[in-house]
Amino acid sequence: MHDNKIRNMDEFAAKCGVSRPTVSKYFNDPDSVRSSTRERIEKALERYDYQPNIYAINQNRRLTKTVGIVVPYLADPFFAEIARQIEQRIVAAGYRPVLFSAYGEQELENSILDSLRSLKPAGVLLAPLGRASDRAAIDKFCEDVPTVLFDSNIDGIGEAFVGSDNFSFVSQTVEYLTRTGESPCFFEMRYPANPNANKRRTAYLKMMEKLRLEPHVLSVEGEGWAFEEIGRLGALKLLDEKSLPTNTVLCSNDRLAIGFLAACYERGLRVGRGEGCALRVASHDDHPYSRFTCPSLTTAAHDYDTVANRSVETLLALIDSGGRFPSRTETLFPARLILRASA
Amino acid sequence: MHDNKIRNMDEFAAKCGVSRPTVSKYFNDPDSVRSSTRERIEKALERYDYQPNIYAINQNRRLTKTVGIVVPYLADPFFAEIARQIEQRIVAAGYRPVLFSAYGEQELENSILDSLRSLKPAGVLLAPLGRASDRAAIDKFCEDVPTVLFDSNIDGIGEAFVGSDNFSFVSQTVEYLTRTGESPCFFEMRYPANPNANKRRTAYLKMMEKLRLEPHVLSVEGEGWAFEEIGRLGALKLLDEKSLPTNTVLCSNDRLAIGFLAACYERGLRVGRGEGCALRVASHDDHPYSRFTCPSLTTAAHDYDTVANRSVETLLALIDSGGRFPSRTETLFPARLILRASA
DNA sequence: ATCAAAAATTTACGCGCGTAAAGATTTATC
DNA sequence: GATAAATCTTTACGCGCGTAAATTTTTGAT
Repeated sequence: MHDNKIRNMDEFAAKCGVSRPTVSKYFNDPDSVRSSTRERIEKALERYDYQPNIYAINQNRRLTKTVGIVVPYLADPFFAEIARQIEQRIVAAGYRPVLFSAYGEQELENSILDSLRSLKPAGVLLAPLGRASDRAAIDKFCEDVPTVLFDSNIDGIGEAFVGSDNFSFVSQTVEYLTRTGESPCFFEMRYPANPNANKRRTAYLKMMEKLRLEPHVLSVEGEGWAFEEIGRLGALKLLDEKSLPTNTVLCSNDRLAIGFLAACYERGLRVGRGEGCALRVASHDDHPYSRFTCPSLTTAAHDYDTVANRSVETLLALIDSGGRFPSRTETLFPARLILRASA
Repeated sequence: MHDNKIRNMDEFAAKCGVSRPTVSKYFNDPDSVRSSTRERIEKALERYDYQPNIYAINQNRRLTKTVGIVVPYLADPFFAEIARQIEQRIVAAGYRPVLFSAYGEQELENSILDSLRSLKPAGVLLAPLGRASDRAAIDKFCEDVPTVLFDSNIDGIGEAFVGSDNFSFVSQTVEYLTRTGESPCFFEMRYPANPNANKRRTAYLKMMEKLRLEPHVLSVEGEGWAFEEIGRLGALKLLDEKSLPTNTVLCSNDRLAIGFLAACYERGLRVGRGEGCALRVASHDDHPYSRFTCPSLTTAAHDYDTVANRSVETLLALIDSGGRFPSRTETLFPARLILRASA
């Protein structure tokens, strides 16, 4: 190993015995140079650990090889998991992922978009905060940077949207619960941060109407992203007031359900579908922890793989077509019902 | 709002009626220019939304304003939470955080360090994978980039380490469990990824020796970062074989405990310290979900705030002193015992 | 008003690489 | 072996900004 430090591409090109523009061409696309040349460069790469200065590269390219990923709350394992899948695929496609989390705050989301703009990414995968988002700011951002929205839709914004078919989620859980016993009431936050929550409520109402059953929506108070605690406190209140209209509860999402189950446990209520169970509880998302709740949670699962895959594919297609699609597409994936012990 | 697009600092300086080097100076430190000049620049900033090209800036500065944060597994809410806290403080200090997760893989950790090197960060906060880390690669990285290790120590590597005093964690839980009933056995993974796990086992053995009690270490099989499932399967096996030496179980960390509790629930065993409880279970970390387990988990809590604070402070001090400390320091924070329902 | 210190300006160069154009060389095809 | 096509080399310029040095202007105190 020659420990001669290579300072720049000129020096490295000299070591290769190749001109600098050829080396530059190699780094942009190794297959764009003759194979004999490629070998010479790659042999030199083994001897000297040179890598081009990323800032100098990006200064001179209008299209960076960076892809931004923005999620609303990274401490939520659901988003952490989907971010992980997306990152992997971005890397596999030869891009450099940069991950951001807005941590529930509009101000932070906006400042992320700002710094993302200055990073001149090839494209951005954005899961917006939802209700807390600054719609105008996101709209403006999407005009400047090729952006695909995922998870949480904002009508008309971004070149495409990839997410979940909330009706598929709710229809399956409602149908299952109704078929196997009492039909469910719907447990949610009153002012949900995420638009999916509203679509799920609507889907619940529609399903109940279709089944000619009386709907019961229980909207509990609470702001922010501490869904488990909100679910727990809301459930405790309902349980203590004995105001639960049915003994089958469908939670809007798994994190609320985790809190609901904690409340049931605290009050000594057994949850499940067997004998001696006071309640059935089901939910949506297939949160990474939903198989470890007590009891394990019956839920409608996202297909993480497919959503991540399609999001990345869509963004790559967008980048290939120069940052614009002829028309905005919305791709929604159905849920898969996961039967566990809670319902 | 003049919608004249500003292309570069020259144009912007012209709009300000100030020279370009002065504008450059302003962006590096607004207080380094006369207040009348600052006002002129800031008024122009309001009219024209110019921001300097980040790549051109970083190309010419040896000290970037970027700070890298590397965690071993971001889908673990523990790391997500600590990353969140660290990011906030980095921003507050005027730096730009860039977050990476190795997702448990050595290869990925190494490639993160590689790309981090090319980002020329002012400093890096690194929580290494632990056993899976490529020690030599990390050592080499730390020689090139000012790095503070946190959470997971590697002897002699990095300019400083900020983490938890594992003995404080284990001594408090062992002491509490012993004082209030039967003394605990210790439940862990056989080949833990994280060095803290080894220190906790050692601390357990030392505590039991000090109390003149017979230690029982239960090491369950399992690789990777799916701790909950490993804990659950290990617990199921122990429960079904009835080979649990005591009815008080101290888990090495909360994620294992979450799995342990799930197993207990599956087998119909009530956990807690009241009448009719078959087992007591306690653990370490105060994982964000530990208050929502069934029953809620008695645990020894990290002081997330303090650890994040000190990590960032240490790194900023390191940056200020030019990237080197006279000697390597290790700062360990004690735990705070959190009594909940499980023990 | 005077003068030294502080701050701003002008001028100039460099960072490391992208990229275009023109000419030289290699490769593929028959 | 001749020819066209593909690839490489040389040369040259530009990107947007940091930064140093020398000069000029402003500031603040006497």
